[in-house]
Amino acid sequence: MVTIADVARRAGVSIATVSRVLSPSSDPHPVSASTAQRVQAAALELKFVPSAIAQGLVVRRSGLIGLVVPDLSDPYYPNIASGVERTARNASLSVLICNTLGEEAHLRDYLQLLRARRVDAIVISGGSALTPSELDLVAQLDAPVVLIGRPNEDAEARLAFVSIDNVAAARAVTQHLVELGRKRIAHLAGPATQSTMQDRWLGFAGVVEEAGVDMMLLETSGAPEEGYREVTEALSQRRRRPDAIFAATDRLAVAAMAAIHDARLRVPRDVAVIGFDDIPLAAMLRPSLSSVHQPAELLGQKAIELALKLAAGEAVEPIVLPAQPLFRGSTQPVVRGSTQL
Amino acid sequence: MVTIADVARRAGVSIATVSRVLSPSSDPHPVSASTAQRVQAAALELKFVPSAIAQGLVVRRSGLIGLVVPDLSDPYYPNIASGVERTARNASLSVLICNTLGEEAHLRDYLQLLRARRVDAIVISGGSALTPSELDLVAQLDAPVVLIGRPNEDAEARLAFVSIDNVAAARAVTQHLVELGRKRIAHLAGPATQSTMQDRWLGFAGVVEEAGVDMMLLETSGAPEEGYREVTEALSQRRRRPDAIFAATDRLAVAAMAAIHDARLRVPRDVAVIGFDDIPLAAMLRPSLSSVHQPAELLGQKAIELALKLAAGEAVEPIVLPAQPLFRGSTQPVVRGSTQL
DNA sequence: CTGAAAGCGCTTACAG
DNA sequence: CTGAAAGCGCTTACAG
Repeated sequence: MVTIADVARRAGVSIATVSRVLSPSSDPHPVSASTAQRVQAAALELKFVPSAIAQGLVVRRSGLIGLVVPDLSDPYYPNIASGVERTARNASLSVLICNTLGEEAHLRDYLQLLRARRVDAIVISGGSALTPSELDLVAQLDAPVVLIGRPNEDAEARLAFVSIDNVAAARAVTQHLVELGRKRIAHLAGPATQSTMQDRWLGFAGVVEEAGVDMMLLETSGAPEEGYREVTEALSQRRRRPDAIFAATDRLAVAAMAAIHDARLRVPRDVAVIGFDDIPLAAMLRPSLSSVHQPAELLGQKAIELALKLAAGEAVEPIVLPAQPLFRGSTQPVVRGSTQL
Repeated sequence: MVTIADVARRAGVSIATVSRVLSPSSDPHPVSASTAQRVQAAALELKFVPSAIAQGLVVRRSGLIGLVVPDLSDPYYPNIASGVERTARNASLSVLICNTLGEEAHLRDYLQLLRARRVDAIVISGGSALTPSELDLVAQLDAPVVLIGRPNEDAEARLAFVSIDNVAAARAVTQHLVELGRKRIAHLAGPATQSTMQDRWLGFAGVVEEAGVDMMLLETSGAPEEGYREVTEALSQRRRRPDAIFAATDRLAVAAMAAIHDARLRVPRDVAVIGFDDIPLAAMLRPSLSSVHQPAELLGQKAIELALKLAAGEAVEPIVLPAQPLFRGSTQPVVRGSTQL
């Protein structure tokens, strides 16, 4: 591998000069134009690119961001990762991916690894899914940390986070179901350990109560198969069958639609369905799936912005972004003679 | 930040000893048990974790893998990323994520960045989508490179890759459609610039020709909206309407199902549909979507394994894995009186 | 404008 | 078994 010394020799200058030309600091050191040119030429000929490792050692910044995700294969996270990645790149930072699979042991290992790599900041998506003991681990980090998703309980006060307003969004979609004239609305919930899921439930319950319509709570761990079972079960109770379902995630909503279909019922005629997340395929389903659009890219972007502020020693406030309800075919008003998308 | 010198002082030993205890090399240097214990204790008290940056500089390995993906939000890639990540972690490697969005300029920037970081190897998923000039960039890398997806043309001979057998899988699913008695089968193709997509077309065309059934080729860039338009158009031609569609990806298959639905036709009765990739939601769609299961995690794993061999100076052969057709509701034989899932 | 030199935090022959 | 010292490839005061 070619080093700065090779370039210096070739250009007939010191390595200090090569460094000044090729890696100008924020307060650039003057170099004569002709020297600079010779250095550039030499670097090009030798295809020299300075070692980020050596640079990192002396400037004491790795230029690395650690991105912790619970599960890359969950369609919700890649969009966040994408926003994080894009924003990080614009700030000349690289993203190290850490897939924890929801395991505390993995999280622990990864945090250790990120410490070893001296990452400039850590972004944890799925922040609302962290258990108290996981939050402890996170709070003890010396690197700046930003969560995506509001953490549970008192950790909220200590940790920086960006989140959407889950309560407000849940209220909006539930209101929509009420306005559709639905009389018995079920919430197909995700894991209650997550503040995100709690908030969706809270928004739902509030509106349902105010409107005085019947409600059902179908609890799941978030797995589609479980959602399918719960909905199937609920639909089998003839007398107390829900006529609308607000699913806490689009994956659960898709499972709900499958269960409804298999029960020989129709969406939205017999049961209206609305999800949450607006996964890419939502609009292509039939009926197209009503959902709440999460500004996933923006969440990722804001997370990095907060992280950079923290790294710069600034104080930050949590950021709460609005989420956009999107009403599609699965909650279309049923009009006699009309067709459903 | 606490350094090795702090630990050495605390434990009353030299930094060399600390290093030997905390970061034993493959050929471990002997250290007395009591000394080792003192060092461990000191490290624990000080919460010392050795700098991977400093280590990287001296051992001249970064412990980093660059993972290049065209688009994280495409549901096909996260599973690959997940396999890469898991396998890399087991080999004590960290994964740097590079989202190119299919842009050559981004690829160029990222490859430069990965050189700067002295990554131990580079895995490029979407290898079949690389243009000739992109392949040139890749071929000039000095780091070991493994593509996921067979590269086009002559680059195949020069670059290591892992891939599934697209031709065989496409043959299998097309054969299935023929055996269903379908008489006019359309292929909803992805971008023809990708060898993957070419292979799926090749497998399809071969079987269709042998069977002597009618075929149609619907070309797209891979975007679902385009697939929707193409299928809608094809279905509107009453006389030449396809009664089966083999979509090159599940995203296109979902778009096809939407188009069929909107044309007031039924899947699989009027038009059978089969996709490719077996995205997580495929089994939850109604009808459930027949597809080809890609061993995405395994592809990621094999890619890292190849990369490690290359990094160790070994010669490697391309790996071609079988892909598993999964026949579900969308290609179920239509029997009088039976119901469709 | 240029360079010699110290130093970032480690590993690893080398010597004992 | 232990340590002193060189060196990995850079940046950046410091001196000129």
